Amino acid sequence: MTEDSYPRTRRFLQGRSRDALDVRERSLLESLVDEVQQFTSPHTILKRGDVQDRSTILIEGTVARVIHEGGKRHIVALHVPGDFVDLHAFTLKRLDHDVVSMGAVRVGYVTHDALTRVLETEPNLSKMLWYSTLLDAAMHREWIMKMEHLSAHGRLAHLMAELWQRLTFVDLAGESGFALPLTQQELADSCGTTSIHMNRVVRKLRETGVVDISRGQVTILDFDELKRVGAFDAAYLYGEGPLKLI
Amino acid sequence: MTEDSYPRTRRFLQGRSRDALDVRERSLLESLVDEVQQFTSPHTILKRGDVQDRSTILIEGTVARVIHEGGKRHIVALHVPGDFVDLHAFTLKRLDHDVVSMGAVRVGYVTHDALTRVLETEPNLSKMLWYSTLLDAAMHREWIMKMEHLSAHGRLAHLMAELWQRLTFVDLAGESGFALPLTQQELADSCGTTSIHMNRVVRKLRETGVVDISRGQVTILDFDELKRVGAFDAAYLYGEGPLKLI
DNA sequence: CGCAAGAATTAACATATGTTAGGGTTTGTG
DNA sequence: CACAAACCCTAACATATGTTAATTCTTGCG
Repeated sequence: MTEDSYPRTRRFLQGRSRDALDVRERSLLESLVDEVQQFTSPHTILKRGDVQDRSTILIEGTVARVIHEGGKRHIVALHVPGDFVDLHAFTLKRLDHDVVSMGAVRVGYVTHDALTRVLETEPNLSKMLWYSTLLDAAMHREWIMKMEHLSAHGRLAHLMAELWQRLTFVDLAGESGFALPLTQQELADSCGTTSIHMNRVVRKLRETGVVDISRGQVTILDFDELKRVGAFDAAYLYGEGPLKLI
Repeated sequence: MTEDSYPRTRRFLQGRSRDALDVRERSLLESLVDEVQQFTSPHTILKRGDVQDRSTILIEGTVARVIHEGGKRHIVALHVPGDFVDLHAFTLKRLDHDVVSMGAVRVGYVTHDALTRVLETEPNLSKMLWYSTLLDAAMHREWIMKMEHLSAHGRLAHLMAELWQRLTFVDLAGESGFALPLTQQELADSCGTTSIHMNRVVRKLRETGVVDISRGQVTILDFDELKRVGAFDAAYLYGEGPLKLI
């Protein structure tokens, strides 16, 4: 597959299941994207309660799924390119959370009518769409585990390890790190803590030579230690073959 | 629908989508259950890493999805009758967590071959199976939010409110409470805290007249207060029509 | 270049929760 | 009924994290 093949959907399930889709299905999926949109400033792409007639695939950038509660913002999932961010709304009808861009993003849209036709005529592609929502659920479970089990220190380490692995799947991780347009406040919202405490944690992980997070750039300093502190085991990400990072 | 109709699967999606399945589809689903099994003592029904050729629907009792990490047991989901507990394994192939019975349970099995045939010939039933896994994911997200946002006090209140609502969906809640075969240790494992602290929290919720949890029986004393303490809003459960408990 | 807004950082103090230790109570079973 | 094994409960102390309040550092923009 060249860099130009399937420019909007080629990262869908990339790194997860090499043979999930054949050429015809890949090409069909690509053709389903009937509009592409760009957002630069932080933007709420979808709002809780919205009833959509199309779903959104992330092409470029980072988006968060956000639940507002008690005047606070809680990030319950982060997405990387290739992820459908609201495929579940196809079946659930309305969203139970907001979808917010973190920095500049580019997204594509697939109508629910098109998805209905897929469900009626493309059992394998249907199964792979289902599969992608189950990967989200597996990540959700891991996040529950980490919230139950880990201190803020471990939660941040786990998050960095997960993002590095997921960006590696889709060929967007660098040699020793990756770009991440999240402020310390947003990292705090992703780890269920405050920005003040997140600042302590970021500093400590930097000082102890585990990972450096600054100015939107994450540098992995000691991946073994990062995995240990974050109790990270990539099995729940269902990567194909032997995982690079294990 | 009489009490005897579809004895193994009639609680599937009950309370969620009244018209999700027509009579033919209901009957087809019922016929897919090719074996029923009972467990009395606490039992690990499915193990992490298992590759199954069938999925499991809970007919009676309570089961937990468990992730073991750092020598501790973390409950990341609880299931009530009508729930498929490992439908995701049909597509993900292997389980990322254990499935454990809490007290006595009865489960039914549906082979993956049968599910593949459903996917090929029954688009609506397929969509409803998908839907049920998306309900799980929505609950996962709510759990992440509650772990990020709430104290142990609020987490327990939220859990009790959620279970009461879900058992109400499937007609298994009593007038003012429900049976729950979980020890304080297991409640602690569901809330990400210790049994010592869970004991403090259980006592406080009892003393303040919110909810009484003792000897496997939960009695709701003040549901408005329970919802407030647990920041509970049932929207994420996608119940049909106006929810009884709201 | 200079300003304003947001972001990062630090300090001091309050509190929820974890840890360790132990005693009491219930429940199932021979 | 007696016993063991869970389970429930409590206390004392240590620590991670929240809260409030400032100060400095970046960054974007006129």
